Amino acid sequence: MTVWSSPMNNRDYARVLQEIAQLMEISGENRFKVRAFENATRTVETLSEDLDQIIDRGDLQGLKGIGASIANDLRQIRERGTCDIHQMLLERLDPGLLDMLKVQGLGPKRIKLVYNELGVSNLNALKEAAEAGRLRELKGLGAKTEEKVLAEIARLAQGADRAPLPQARRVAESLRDQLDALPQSIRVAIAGSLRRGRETIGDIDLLVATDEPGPIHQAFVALPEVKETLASGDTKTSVRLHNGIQVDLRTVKNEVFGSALHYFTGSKEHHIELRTRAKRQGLRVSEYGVFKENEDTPIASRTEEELYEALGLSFIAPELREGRGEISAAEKSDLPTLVEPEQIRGDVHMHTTETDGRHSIEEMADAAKALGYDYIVITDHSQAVRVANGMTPERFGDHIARIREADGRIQGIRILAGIEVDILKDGSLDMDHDLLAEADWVVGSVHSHFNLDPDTMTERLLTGMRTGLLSCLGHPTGRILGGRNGYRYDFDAVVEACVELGVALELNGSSGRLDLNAELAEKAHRKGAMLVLGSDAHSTTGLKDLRFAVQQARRAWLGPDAILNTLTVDELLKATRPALR
DNA sequence: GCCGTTTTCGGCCCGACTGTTTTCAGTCG
Repeated sequence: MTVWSSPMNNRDYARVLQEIAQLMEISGENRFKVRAFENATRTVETLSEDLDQIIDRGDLQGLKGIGASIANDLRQIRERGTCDIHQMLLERLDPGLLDMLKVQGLGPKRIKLVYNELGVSNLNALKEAAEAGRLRELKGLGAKTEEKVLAEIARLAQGADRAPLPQARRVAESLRDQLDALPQSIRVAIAGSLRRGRETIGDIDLLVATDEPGPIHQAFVALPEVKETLASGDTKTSVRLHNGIQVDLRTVKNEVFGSALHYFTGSKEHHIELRTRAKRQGLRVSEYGVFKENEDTPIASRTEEELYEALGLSFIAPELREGRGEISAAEKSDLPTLVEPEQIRGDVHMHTTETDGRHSIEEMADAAKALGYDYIVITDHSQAVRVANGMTPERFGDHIARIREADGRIQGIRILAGIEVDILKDGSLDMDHDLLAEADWVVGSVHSHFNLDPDTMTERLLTGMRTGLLSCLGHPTGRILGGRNGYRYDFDAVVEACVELGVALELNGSSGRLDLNAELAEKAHRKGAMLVLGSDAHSTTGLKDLRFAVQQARRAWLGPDAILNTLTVDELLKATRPALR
């Protein structure tokens, strides 16, 4: 079974379930029933295994939030791409209503109202109704709502959606530092999905501990990045930046910083599960702490560690807080020990001025030393990548010599000679095999002919790997965050070949990629494959992108043993390419 | 619709902010 070429992939199943939840909500269905479909959506979305395989095994009802009824729906969806309840809702309601849910400030109740009263069933009709001043005729809506709705529709038309994690991270760090510099702020933290390391970010969440919230909120809305204020109260302010990203600021007393950070980090699913569990134990959890029933003084609030302890749980890292079984694992002290940034000894993927990088071997080595690494691998492009000034065999031979020379000259870090070699359309490698054998580390990547049919693409990758010369597959799916989808091939077959041939899979941390993503990394690990982190840096600052790869590895529940970069240089060189040893 | 170390029935997280209201519903995270 394949990931990319399956007629129904997990995302398709999740989309149908989500549409059911949304249409049910608009139709005024029982909210807990709606939540059941939302829960099932999340479960399917974050599976690291193909749902098709689970259906084949008859294990559907073993999944969290999926009972007999939704299991039946899923089997129908597999057969027909839809199911009875989905069909029925679509017949009764207009699918254009789903777009209207994207308008902030407009929820299911108001959508139902404008649908029933004005016959408005899509964004265009909504816009016309707002412009004509007809929304204010409805109970509970007024002129201000009309104004907001129109502004939201205009924003949606610009296509502003979720931002890639690395981009949002940089924006958030700048805002954090500015808030941190205010005299009234005691400490500042980035929370939300950024802290959990989700690969794309809907908005930025910032938390400030302070005894004087007023000046903090005033200074926040006056920051140069801020375009408009969406809402502002005593403890919470929301703004939109000029770049379109929404930022929520919450201020709290320092005494409750831990519980507030926990609350503001999410996810929603983690909170619901945690709070439901607490309630059964006679406890209440909010952003102000853990409370015993009917008491106002928290038994834990200062730190997240205290909060989990008070609930009888071992500490759960932010990257795991997705409601994917982390709470029951924490109950049994059964959580994995996750890989830590400090355990990373080296970086195996970077470019220099020899091809399309901005800095020299020496400059990259110095920057890597400053990051505390023991080793780096220089991996410039092969000639097929013309736009990147890829190397001919002659140039690569010279480059190896220069890298060896630099390695001998520069103290305090090992510099290994490598290459990012193209896996060409027919699966052959874009470099002399003798030179590839001479290199210490070879990243094999696809940079052309992305649209081959899945079988051909699979065979292409397998052919490249069977040379025995590849250390790892670089950015294995080729997806660009918010851009193109990955190329389509039989992921399972390739992972199995990786295990058999001793080829690692890269977790590429560069800004636009995060490839493999957490789900596929987890899947590859479960199938026994080795994983290796690469920054794919094209400059000294790009080296820092490796942290994003670490974070995705943590989201995949991976420990140091699963990651080759935690090995010493000698161990690393023995880990792959068994045929050459 | 799902679920169970009190339950196979009766529950299902918790609080802040807005707009349109005279005490609160709707939305959001």
